[in-house]
Amino acid sequence: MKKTRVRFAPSPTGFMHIGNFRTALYDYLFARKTGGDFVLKIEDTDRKRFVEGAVESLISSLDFLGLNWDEGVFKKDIASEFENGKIVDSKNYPGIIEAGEHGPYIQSEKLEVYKKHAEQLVKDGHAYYCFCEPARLEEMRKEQQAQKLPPIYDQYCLRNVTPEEVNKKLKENCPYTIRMKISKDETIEFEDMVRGKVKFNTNLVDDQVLLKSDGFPTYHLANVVDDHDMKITHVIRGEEWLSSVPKHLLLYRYLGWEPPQFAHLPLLLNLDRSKLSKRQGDVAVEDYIKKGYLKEAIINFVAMLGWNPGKGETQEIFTLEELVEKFDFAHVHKGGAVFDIKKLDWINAQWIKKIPLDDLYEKALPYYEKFLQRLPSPVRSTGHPLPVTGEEGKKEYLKKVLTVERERLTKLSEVGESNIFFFKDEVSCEKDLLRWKDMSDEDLRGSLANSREVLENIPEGDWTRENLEKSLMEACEKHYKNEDGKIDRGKLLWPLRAALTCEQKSPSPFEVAWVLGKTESLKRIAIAMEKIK
RNA sequence: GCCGCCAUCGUCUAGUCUGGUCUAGGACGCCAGGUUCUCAUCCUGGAAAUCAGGGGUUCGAAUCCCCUUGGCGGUACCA
Repeated sequence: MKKTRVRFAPSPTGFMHIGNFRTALYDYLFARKTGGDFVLKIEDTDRKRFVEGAVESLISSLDFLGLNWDEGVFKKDIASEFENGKIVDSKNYPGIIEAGEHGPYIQSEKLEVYKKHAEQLVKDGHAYYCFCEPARLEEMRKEQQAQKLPPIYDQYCLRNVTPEEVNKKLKENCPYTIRMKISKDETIEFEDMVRGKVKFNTNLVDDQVLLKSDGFPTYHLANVVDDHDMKITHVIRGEEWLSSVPKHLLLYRYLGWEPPQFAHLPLLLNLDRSKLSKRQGDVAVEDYIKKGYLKEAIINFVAMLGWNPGKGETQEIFTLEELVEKFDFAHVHKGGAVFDIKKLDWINAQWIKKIPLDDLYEKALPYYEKFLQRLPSPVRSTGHPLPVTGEEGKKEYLKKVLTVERERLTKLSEVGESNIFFFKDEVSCEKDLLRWKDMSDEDLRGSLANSREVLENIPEGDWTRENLEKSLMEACEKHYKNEDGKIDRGKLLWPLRAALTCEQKSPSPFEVAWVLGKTESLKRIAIAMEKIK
């Protein structure tokens, strides 16, 4: 059996769209699943929509998300990984290289190839020169629409321009396009990997322009030529291409090539079921990364939009490796899928709890830095808003904060949102916040004194969450056991927690005290006790 | 308009090919309860789909066939 080869072929018109990314993901999953090759090529035949820097940005996004490709377009800095393959510098994009035996992998760098094939098609009678001007075409279409006919090129140049005239116009450098001559009265039928049998009648297929007057090919020509040149076996793309398949199939036939298999993926939709668009939220993968969604979560979520492992599988959280193992086209859905950010949030929260602390710390650090920069400075005697000194101390401290915060994070951008761990030389909060139910001031002071005593008796070296919880719980039992044997823990824990955080809601006093450390914790208790004099 | 694709809880979906075990299962979200010093986590439970509608076929249809409706895509010298 032939080795499978798939390709991801974005256009450099901006950032990576989430829908595009899903296509890339399925490409990757299918390639890895079948032990095939994954190729990245660039479709830059539309100079009007070209965006400077988009090629680099597309590559960075794919890279960041960890979908490794085997061949095609790369950033220069990884050239060394391809010692055994053919590598060339991109002609049109500095800093970009092309690695592999089937290049160029950038369409603007193989214009002559497309032109050659287009001219061959003309010679073989499958295409013809067209000198019609845009204005005439537009008028023609308007008229057809008025008569409720399908808007299709009327073959004016095929019927009315003689070969002699063609040659003459060509010599005079008249602008021209090359159009495909669609054979009529035919039913084109093919088997789509997700949709099954699909049929089209060629009478409704337009004589598509293959070569534009600026010398660039259209998508249809370039795509077919590339996929053949690059020996692509499976074309995986969005549903918007489904109705172009007959054109492509006919091209393969006219060129004498074997067509690949097709898989047309369902569209991603907005909440109102229209095609996913910018107006209703972010559509660039970058936006989600910036907001603090983990790549693991983005991959996990996007994979499940339009695909599922089937067979009553109830697992929801999958690693990339697991997805590779389970992926198949039989379970790709046919209907469009709404991009529901609530579910992404949940999946992200799951991943934040799941990945190793050190990994999470690396990813969260930029968000902490940003947060710390926003705090007023100098904040305290240590010179920064943490009750520790030095870079190591800071790292250790932030990791503790993260340990506590990760349980309640949806996105990394929320890190530090409650600033109880960072501030401020003086903790100042209302007396009433310290009060548990209807405790008297005296009891309140007693409670904090009890806590203080417990904390004072824990040596620095034993300052762990476990010890704190154990000692504090013992104190609860000792001081606040009612006649009926029930322990009113709130009497000890609430004032303590309030004293440490000055917040209505926060993590437990054990966790907070553990992060803050002995000195800072005792300091905050002392400040609170001042309040209830 | 024309061509094509699609259609199960609000959302993602299982089940459809190989009709019965589906008075339709899971997850998110929502609601209630539990754990609990607060919040979050976590656990338990609940509401939520006459399987778009109608007609067949069949002893039996979410599953097969036809029609209707709705949604979406395409209809460019854009991809």
